[in-house]
Amino acid sequence: MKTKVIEFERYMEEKGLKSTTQRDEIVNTFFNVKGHVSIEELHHTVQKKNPKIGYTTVYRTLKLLTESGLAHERQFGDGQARYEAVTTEEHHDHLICLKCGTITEFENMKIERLQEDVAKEHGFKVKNHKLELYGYCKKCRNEVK
Amino acid sequence: MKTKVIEFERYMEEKGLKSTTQRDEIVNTFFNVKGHVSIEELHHTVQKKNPKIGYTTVYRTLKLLTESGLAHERQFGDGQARYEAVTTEEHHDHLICLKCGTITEFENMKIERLQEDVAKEHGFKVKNHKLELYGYCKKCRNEVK
DNA sequence: GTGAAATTGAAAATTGATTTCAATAATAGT
DNA sequence: ACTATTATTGAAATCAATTTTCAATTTCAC
Ligand SMILES: [Mn+2]
Ligand SMILES: [Mn+2]
Ligand SMILES: [Zn+2]
Ligand SMILES: [Zn+2]
Repeated sequence: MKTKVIEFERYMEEKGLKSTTQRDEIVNTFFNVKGHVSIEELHHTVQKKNPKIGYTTVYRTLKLLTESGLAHERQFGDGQARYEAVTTEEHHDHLICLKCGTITEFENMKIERLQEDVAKEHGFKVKNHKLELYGYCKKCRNEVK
Repeated sequence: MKTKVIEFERYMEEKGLKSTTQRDEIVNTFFNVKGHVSIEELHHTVQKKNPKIGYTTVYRTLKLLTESGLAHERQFGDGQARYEAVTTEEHHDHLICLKCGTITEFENMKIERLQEDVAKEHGFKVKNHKLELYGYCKKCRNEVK
């Protein structure tokens, strides 16, 4: 997405950071890849375009994207961080298929409201939350016991 | 809890595993410690009773407890696994304080039901889920901006 | 008691994340 | 354009948590 790339350039500018071929290629690739991508996966994809780009630079660029608010880092149960482009301001939660790994997004305002109620009951101030449903997607549910 | 220890012994028996002093001490300590404990914390506690017990054995025993369904492994954002005794069959979710680390438990049937609704809408079969609210507890919320 | 089989724990290996550092590249000022 | 300053790169090193290895020890069925 072009506007996202421009927002990233603005963030770099404002932080006094330099523009480089590597960053451009990584950021462009990131915004053109759908879904929830690991560092390794993105590195692999980026290398098809430019085999000289190192893992570390992908790691650092994803960190910048996260700091700038243009990406979210997610931890689903598989041990490695995954990143997704922040498209709208809308929060969403996830359904994760234990068989094929497909990640589906959803929003449910009723749940969000009830979470706030729960927090209030405990005098707790919510900063962020994580709601993940693990199980089997439409495709896989028939193939598994 | 004595009944839990007996359930563990039954599981060991049924798996053809042997009973050892180390396992007994680790399991006993685990069921007498409240809350959500890391391997390192449990190891430290166990060592007060018996300094010869190694980290690895605590690790392996917690794994057995998890396999047997008597403990749950949890991942809150701090990078290390935490374990809690499964006391009732009741599921619960967590409030995690970002300042003092306190973990509070809650149950909310309305949320659970809505989760099922969401899953159904997507043809998804939920196996388990994770709902974590991160923020500041009653004690800490005033000390943080 | 004896012996096969399991357990222990220190050390080594693994994994994903993060840092280091010398070489390279970007850019502001001339 | 040239140069000096400063940031960036990426391979390798480090880190922290977890997991495996393996030789010595312990358990328990017979
Ligand atoms: Mn998402
Ligand atoms: Mn709990
Ligand atoms: Zn699936
Ligand atoms: Zn607190």
